[in-house]
Amino acid sequence: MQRTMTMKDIAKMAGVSVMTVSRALKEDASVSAKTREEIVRIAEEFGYVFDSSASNLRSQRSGFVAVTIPSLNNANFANTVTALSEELARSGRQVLLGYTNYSIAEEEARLEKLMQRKPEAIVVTGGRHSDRARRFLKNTRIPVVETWDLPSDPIGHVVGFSNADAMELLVDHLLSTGRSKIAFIGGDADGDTRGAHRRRGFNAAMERRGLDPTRLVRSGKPPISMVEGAESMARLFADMPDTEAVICVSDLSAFGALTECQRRGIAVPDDMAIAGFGAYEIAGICHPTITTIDPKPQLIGRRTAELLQLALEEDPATRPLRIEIQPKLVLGGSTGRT
Amino acid sequence: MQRTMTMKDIAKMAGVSVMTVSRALKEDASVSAKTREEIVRIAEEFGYVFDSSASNLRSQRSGFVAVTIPSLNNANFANTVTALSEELARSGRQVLLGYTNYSIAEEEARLEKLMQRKPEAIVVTGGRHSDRARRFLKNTRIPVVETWDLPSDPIGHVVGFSNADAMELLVDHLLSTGRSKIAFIGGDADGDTRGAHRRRGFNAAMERRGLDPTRLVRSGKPPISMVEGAESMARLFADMPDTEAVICVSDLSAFGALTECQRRGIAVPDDMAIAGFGAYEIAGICHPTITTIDPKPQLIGRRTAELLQLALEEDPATRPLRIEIQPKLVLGGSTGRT
DNA sequence: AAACGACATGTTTACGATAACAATCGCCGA
DNA sequence: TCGGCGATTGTTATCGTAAACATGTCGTTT
Repeated sequence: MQRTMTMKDIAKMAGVSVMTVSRALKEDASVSAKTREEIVRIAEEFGYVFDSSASNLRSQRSGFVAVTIPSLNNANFANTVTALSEELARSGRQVLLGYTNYSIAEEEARLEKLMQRKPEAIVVTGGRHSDRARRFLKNTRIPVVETWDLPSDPIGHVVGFSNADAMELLVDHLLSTGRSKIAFIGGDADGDTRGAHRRRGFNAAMERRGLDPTRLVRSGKPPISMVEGAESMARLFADMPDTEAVICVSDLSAFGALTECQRRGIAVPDDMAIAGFGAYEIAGICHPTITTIDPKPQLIGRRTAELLQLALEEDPATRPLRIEIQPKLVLGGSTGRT
Repeated sequence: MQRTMTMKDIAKMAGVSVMTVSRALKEDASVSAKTREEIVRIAEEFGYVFDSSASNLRSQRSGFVAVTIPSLNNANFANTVTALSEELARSGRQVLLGYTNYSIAEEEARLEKLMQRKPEAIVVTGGRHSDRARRFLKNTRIPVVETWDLPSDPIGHVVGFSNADAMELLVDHLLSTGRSKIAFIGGDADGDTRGAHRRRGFNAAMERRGLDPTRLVRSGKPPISMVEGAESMARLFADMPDTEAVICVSDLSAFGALTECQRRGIAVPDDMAIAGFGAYEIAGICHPTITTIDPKPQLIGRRTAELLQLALEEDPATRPLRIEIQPKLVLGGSTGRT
């Protein structure tokens, strides 16, 4: 089989120069309708495939936006990426996705690989990075966006929310339903920085109200799973049986906790109130539904895309922006008033 | 600010030729330890970033494997991609991911974009494609793998399983528990080709046993959601109240159906048995657990990676392979014997 | 001591597209 | 009639790296 076809081959067949082919296929330059038609016809007939490496090299624009998320297997991050992709596609840009397994060391490795593809912007999840990763994110000339968090010392742009503050909403809500012996499950694990923020936020919120913030159940390594939620709930029953309510670091562990209650015949919300985080689909459909916080993942993706649109096209000199998303309390049956 | 640094700049600083820099950074060629050390030091100090576009163009190898999945927001596809990525990373290859929103038109558009990046192989989900997509998948010289299905007229390699056959396992299991009035929820929607295969498989399995295969509940557009499962279950109660068991096109709709039963006070499995598909985490944790089929998504990813390893490195002339995965019945409480 | 080969490095060219500039043609208004 | 302008097409140089081939410098072998 022969080598793959290039613009040169098309040019020869159409009896024009390579440049004319380039212009015709890009359909923005001035090429006569007849010439273009013929070129497009030949390209389609012979199955010509445009080569972006060459284009990227010459034009110094890759069309990529590099994105890292902790895990592919998480509906919320997936929603952020989906919304971001959709918006970026309008300007012909493509998301180049990498996942980090909740590890800043892996994040560093992914970022290094991604940056070699010369993306036009970089979007990372969270505000905690390895020193080396921070260094090359700082040094790069392209826009950097940290999402899903509000770092105190941001690298560039930020589109996120305060994981800690969101806990206030839940603590207040539980107090308003007359519960004060509140426990927290998860968020201590290495790598789950957003979970850790939530745990710290829980702590702070409890202390501020003069309540005991020490009802904490450790959990394993992220990703946070339903099974772990169930196990943590079991430990909670064993260690602190007088607990009235529990806040879980994620809806997934909250659901696990809920099922553990069901297995033990503990009534939710009457004997135990449960709250989660993330507004995953399951929180709204399980029985009872789970009170949770909606961090608006799609909105994060959309705002990030808007920010990039601004930084990449309209005003390249934009100074770092900080866009704060307001998470929303979503009431469910799992914390109903007793 | 100056333009970004290239190997040329490093070469000048180190007092060597560009080629030596190229070799040193690739750490496989013959470069003296001292020279390499110096080059690496300079590169690190000045924040040099390797440019893959240039490398790709010259070497005609992009290091990309293009992958399309119907949706990012699906744990099973995510697991396949994760396993695939992990394995491919060993040989320095990177997954370039696109999602199709369960639409073959969008698949065609994604594939066209992806192919412009000159991937070394293409992995698609499913065996149904637009005519044009089929054409350029056929014409390309790189390996093509169709996954998650067993197409009757494959384009190239196949790593999948029979969605239809998997239904036999469920129907047989339900019959063995003494239920014969079995309904099917979902799988008729446009775009959900795997779901459609399951529905057809259900039909065939029922007919083969002389049972009524017409207890079918339609569902909406994919992605299949929990909410739809609940709605479908409600319709089933309204239209065919004597149904004894229901097979859902996915665990997510099965769980939705389960919650609907719980809301109505219908006992599962005593008054209604429920089975799903996919072996999602929720099937194993909810109460009762849901009987399901495990299609082994990670295994699909791993086998695909192995196949590509073979086709890309060991034996480029491999003829099309067909690797069939055996899905496994996973018993749960939701179909317990009454 | 001549010949050889392994190792380290350099030179030249090519990858396939596009930016920048140049050229040609026809038509219009002064 | 002539200058000029817009529309269309062509020419040349270049993006940053790596393949292919060339060169030089040793130590070793016979």
